[in-house]
Amino acid sequence: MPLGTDYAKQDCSLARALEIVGERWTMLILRDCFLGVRRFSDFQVHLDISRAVLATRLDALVADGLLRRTGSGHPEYELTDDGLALWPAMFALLQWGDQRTSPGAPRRLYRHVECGDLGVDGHCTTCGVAPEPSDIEARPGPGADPTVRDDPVSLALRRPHRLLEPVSVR
Amino acid sequence: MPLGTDYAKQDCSLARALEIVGERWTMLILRDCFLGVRRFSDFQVHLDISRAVLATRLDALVADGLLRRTGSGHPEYELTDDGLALWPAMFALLQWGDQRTSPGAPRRLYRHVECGDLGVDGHCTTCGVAPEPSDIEARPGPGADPTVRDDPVSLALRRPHRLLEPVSVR
DNA sequence: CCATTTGGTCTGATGATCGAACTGCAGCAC
DNA sequence: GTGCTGCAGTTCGATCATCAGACCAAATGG
Repeated sequence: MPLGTDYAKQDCSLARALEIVGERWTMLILRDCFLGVRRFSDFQVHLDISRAVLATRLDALVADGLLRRTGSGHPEYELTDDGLALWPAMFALLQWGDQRTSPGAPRRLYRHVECGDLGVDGHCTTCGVAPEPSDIEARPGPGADPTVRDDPVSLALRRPHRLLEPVSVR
Repeated sequence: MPLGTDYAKQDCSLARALEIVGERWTMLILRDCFLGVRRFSDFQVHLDISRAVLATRLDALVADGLLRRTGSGHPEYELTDDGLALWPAMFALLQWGDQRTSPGAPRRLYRHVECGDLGVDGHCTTCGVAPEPSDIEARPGPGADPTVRDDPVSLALRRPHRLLEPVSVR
């Protein structure tokens, strides 16, 4: 295992988790997957990441079973069940970042479809359940800054849409 | 900002969060803080981390307000409120790692003191609340492997104890 | 079939991490 | 106080990861 991913001598589940999702860019790639990004060039444009690193990370995520490569021609990358299971952790981190850097004005809002908004703990404030990603709609919040990015993927992601639903750029 | 921490052109709370806790070792240092580790050499022995990186990380965590340096002589590092607020995200990641790499046999068990065990969502399975770290007791679980580490900090941490309570090695 | 886009790989430069050696305090025994 | 034993870092050269940009082959569009 290369330098960025090896916590071999730790008997800890957090270390095991970080060996996969603890590398630079990996969490942001997975966030994009939840938001509906699926193709190599869309990740690349949206993340401003070097192609070499993106290719390495996607391969690693497929090898570790978090992503699945689909499509007959140009590949698409799609979350597996193991990848989807990361949602609670990702949402918790996201909320923490929001509260620290943009208190009171979240950059993105998450809503239990046909029901109510999600609270900081990922549960619906109306019905109380913690919805699956596929039952969550994302839309820009009051803290969003539309001037930061203007690539086509960012523009497409600013329209309210369900998580996991492929975003159409072309 | 150095290489490992710069996601400047992302208007996303996850990116903001990862600029702080997304660097190699940082999450493991914070995990140790929750478990009660407080001193430089204890982190170093427990994590097998280079002193240079440990010093850099601790400084960054203090500068970002997640840790506080206390003590008149040899410094101790202690979580601030901002650092404590990371607990739900850390617990969620930990659970994900446990389920993937050690299903059915968690490496560590967490218990709402005087009440019941914590479920995967961090809520007490008996009373239903999501306890503060200071009301949680950690102890080794069936998936723990005591042969992996035998440094004094690991030994001390194998005794059941409350989170945040300073672990006594000396 | 040809042109363009897509999905990569390769390369040299730069930055981060490593282990080991070194320094300068803190706390203790005397 | 003086000396001693750790503790908390800093410094160093070597190694490894990441970067931007050039290159290339396969897939798609016309």
